[in-house]
This record gives sequence, C-alpha cells and structure tokens, in this order.
Amino acid sequence: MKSDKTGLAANRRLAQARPQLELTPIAEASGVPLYRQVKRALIKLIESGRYAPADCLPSESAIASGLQVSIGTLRKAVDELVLENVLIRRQGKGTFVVMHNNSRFLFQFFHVEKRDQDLSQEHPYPAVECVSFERARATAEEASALGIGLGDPVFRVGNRLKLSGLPVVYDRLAISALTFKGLTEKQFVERSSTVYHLYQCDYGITVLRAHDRARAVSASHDVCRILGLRPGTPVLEVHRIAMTFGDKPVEYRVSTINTQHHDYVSLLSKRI
Amino acid sequence: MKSDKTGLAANRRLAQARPQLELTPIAEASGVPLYRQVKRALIKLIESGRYAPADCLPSESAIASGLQVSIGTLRKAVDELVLENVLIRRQGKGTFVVMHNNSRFLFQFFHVEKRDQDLSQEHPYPAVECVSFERARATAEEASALGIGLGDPVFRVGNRLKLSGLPVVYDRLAISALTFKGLTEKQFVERSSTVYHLYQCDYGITVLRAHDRARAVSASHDVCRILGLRPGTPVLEVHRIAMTFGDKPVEYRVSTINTQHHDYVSLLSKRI
DNA sequence: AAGTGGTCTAGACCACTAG
DNA sequence: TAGTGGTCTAGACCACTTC
Repeated sequence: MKSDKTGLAANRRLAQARPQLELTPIAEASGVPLYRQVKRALIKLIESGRYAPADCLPSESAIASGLQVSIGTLRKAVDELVLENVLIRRQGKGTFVVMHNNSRFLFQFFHVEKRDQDLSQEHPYPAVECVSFERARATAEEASALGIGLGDPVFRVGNRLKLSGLPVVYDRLAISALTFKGLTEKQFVERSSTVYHLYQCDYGITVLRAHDRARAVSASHDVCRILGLRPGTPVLEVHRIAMTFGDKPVEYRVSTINTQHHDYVSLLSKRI
Repeated sequence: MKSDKTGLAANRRLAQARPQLELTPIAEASGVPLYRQVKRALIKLIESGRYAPADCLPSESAIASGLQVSIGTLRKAVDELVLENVLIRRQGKGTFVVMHNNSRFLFQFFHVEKRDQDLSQEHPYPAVECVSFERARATAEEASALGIGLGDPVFRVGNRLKLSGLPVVYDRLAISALTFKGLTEKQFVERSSTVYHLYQCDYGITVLRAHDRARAVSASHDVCRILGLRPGTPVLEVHRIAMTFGDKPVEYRVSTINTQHHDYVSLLSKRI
C-alpha cells in the first residue's frame, strides 16, 4: 500500500464502524495508486450489478468516507470513469451509471452521416429492421473476434438501417450464445432502440468501446438486394469489435454502408 | 471573478513582485473557472511561440506561483492540455510542448494498418514520395473546408505513401498559401518526416485534431496509375480537415487508400 | 434549506530523473 | 542531492437541483 502519508494508515486502523453499502475500505495493493484502486472498486460495483445502468451512486462524500479515502482521491477515480464513458456527473443531482439510450448510441457509436449536411442539423435516428436471425457455430473470424472457440454457439443477426426512409446500412452481428443465453429473435425484432441498450438492460453488459476497421469493397449480391444497389457498386465495409469492461469483446459486427450520399465519420482526438 | 474563496482575492492584491517570464497573474473573467483561464493563458504562450514545440515549460510550482494560482488549479489546467495532446508530462523531467515527430504522427493521425496483422507487431513508417506540387486557387470545396474565400491562393501537394515497398495511399492536400507563405516544393520533396512536422517547425502551426469522412468509390484513372490498380477497383476515400488551436482548419486532405490488404482503423472511445 | 457535484487552496510526501 | 511531476489529504466555498 501507499503507506503512511497524512496519517492514512492510522485512519484505516481506527475505522471499525462499518460504512453503508458495499463501500468497504480499499484493500492493500502494493504500488498501485489509491485512486486506481478506488476506480477498480467502483467498476466492480457496477459490473456486479450493485449499481445498474441509470442508477445514481451515493454522493461523493459518502463514497469517499465509505472507502476511507479523501474526496479528492475519489474524484480523481470518478474523473477517469467519466472520461471512459462509464459514469456521468450531473451537478446538483448526483453521479450516474451510463445508460445506452438512443442519443448516447448515436453520439458514441453510430458514425454514419449524410454528406453535405450543415452541422447545425440534428441527425435523425436510424430506423432498424431485423432481416435475419439464426443460431449457428462460430466461424474462425467470429471466434477470433469474440475470443471464443471455433464452432462455439453464436447468434447471428442481420439488420437493415434506414435514414430518412432510405436503406443505407446493412449490419450483420455475431454474439456469443453462451454470454447471451436464451436470446430470442423476438427481442431483436421488437426492440425500439439500439442493441447496446438490449445488451445492457437484458444482460447487464455495457458496451464501452469499439474498434472499427473500414475497407472499400464491391457490393455483394446480398448487399445489393438489401440496400437496393446495382451489382458491383463500391460500398464501405466496417468490421467492428465492441467491448465491455477490461476490453472483453462482446459483439463482432460487419456493417456495409452505401456511401453514395453518406459518409463514415471519425474524429481524431476529441475536443474537451 | 470567482471572488473571495480562501483569501484568493487578498493574495492577488498583495502580489506586486512581478514574477518571472510572461506568467503574469490571470486577469479577472466573470464566471469562467480559474483553471480554464490558466489553460487559456498557457495556450496563448504556446500559440505565440513563447514556448515552442519540444520546449520544457517552467515547473508546475513556478507556473502556479507566477500565475498566482494554487498548484492544484494549475495541474487541472495542464491535465486538460495533456488530454488534448498539447502538452506531455514526463515525471522527474518536466512538462513539454508536443512535437510532431514520426511516431506521434503515426499513432495519432495515420490510421492505415495491414490486415491480419498481429497486434504485437510494430507498423512500419510509411515512405512518402511527393508526386505533385502546385500553387492554385481554392475550389469551393477547398475554400469551405479551410474557411477561406473561393479563389484564394492555395498550395496543392500530391503524395504517394508506400508501406513495405508497396503503394497504398495517395494523398492530395490543400493548404492556404496565405498561411504558409513562401512554401516551396523543395520543402515537401526533401522532408524526411510527416508534413505536420513541417507545419510545426517551419510555420509554428501545430495540428491537434482532425475530422475524417470516409466513403467507398471506384478508383479514378489517376488513382489507378499512381497506386497501380485496375480501373474500377473499389478504394477508400478519406476527406480530412486537420485543425489547430481553436479548431481553426489548417489542411484539407483527400486520401485514397487501396484497401485490398490494408484497413482504415478507428477507435471509438479510447482506453485510459 | 439541504444535498449534490464543481472549484480552489494549502501543504505533505512519493517516485522518478539527472548531475 | 536537488528538482520535477504524481499522489493524497483536509477543508472551504460556489453553483446547481430539489423540496
């Protein structure tokens, strides 16, 4: 542990009045900064479901005293979790666990935009239609992306996304059937919002980050049919691995985008 | 101003012993948090060239006392500038203004990667060949992207990038000739590293962020010639606006990427 | 008025770098 | 050994939200 700074160790020894919640004092950990340990403790509470999406955490002073750290240290841990899109602060109200609602999804994970669009304009929510659903065995590509074994059971789901009524994106996603036990086509067909919301609400899995790899290809027969394109049209194919805590892969998705009137956008180094 | 917290205002009134450097006490600014004002002051010192790329800033305690703020407030300002890729901290050594060396460029702005490459592997630096250079008048597209007038003078530069000896990317960039007065073809042909390094060292302009818009198109005649492709091959076209402080556009670049063996990669929400 | 997060200060000690 | 950034604490007050 960090040891004897400003009487920290002494404080710890005295603390026998068990604090509220699961906020027990941080265990010793050599070399690791205290605020990192606090961060891990908070992540555990969220991963375990003790604090669910959209829940309000206890106040900063309550958490700090519960974990027996100073409020500055607690704030530094929360700062990082806010930057990592795990928590959201709302002044005067509290600190909340992130929730994958539609606007959040749009902002963080949906990067298809109409070309020549003035920036002031709102982008519309994409309308999603589920076009296929199957239970199958993982291909080598899927197994590698999801970190599972070749032939392990997966769900494969095909979705068509329309923007302003026109089909623009064809998504095919694969998720482990072991992680998402008992998933049904109905859940995909009937959901009113992003699948990340479904993962989070029905399975407690929060998608935090993703890796995209984009390339240009000729539209396949299937893609042409689903997006209404002429054979051989150049389309953008994005391979995405979506990840949760600890960079554990959750979903592998291949999106085919008709880029005749839309772009795949990306910000290099976001503004603060 | 923030007013009478812990005797802050009183401290200010006393301070007449002019501190070293241009680190004069922060002027009053209603409502704006002090650390934001500190941040602006630091940005100004960097923009003005008082601290050049790769320079070491004065120590945190020196800056804090110079600006008459607490060290915690100064650190918060520096924290943000580090996140925005303006400053770099090196424990034990000091805080430095960023320098666009090759490895930094690669990490932050060059997002083309070989497919099926094991992650542990280093990517090689792209070898750049300047294939064209001209002084011209801005098209509507260039003018809009660069925030200049239609017909204003620009430099247009074409570069071919090779990876492992094979041509993969064809870049065409446009920059304002008013901003980059006196630029010569020689500078582009002879430089040994990224153009962002050139902008920074020769013109004091630091590229901090960029917006990319990617789409799939059929390779044009020119592109086929330069990248050695068959006519009609689908290629990825990335339109980039590179920006400096205050999101001022500096460069507009169209990159055409042969994605037969490479991908354009993008991270959604970076890890901390 | 009470409770929350946001800002600011002051000062201590730790970890790393370099002469 | 001296100087730098990194961590941690303690406590004050501000701004916002809700009742």
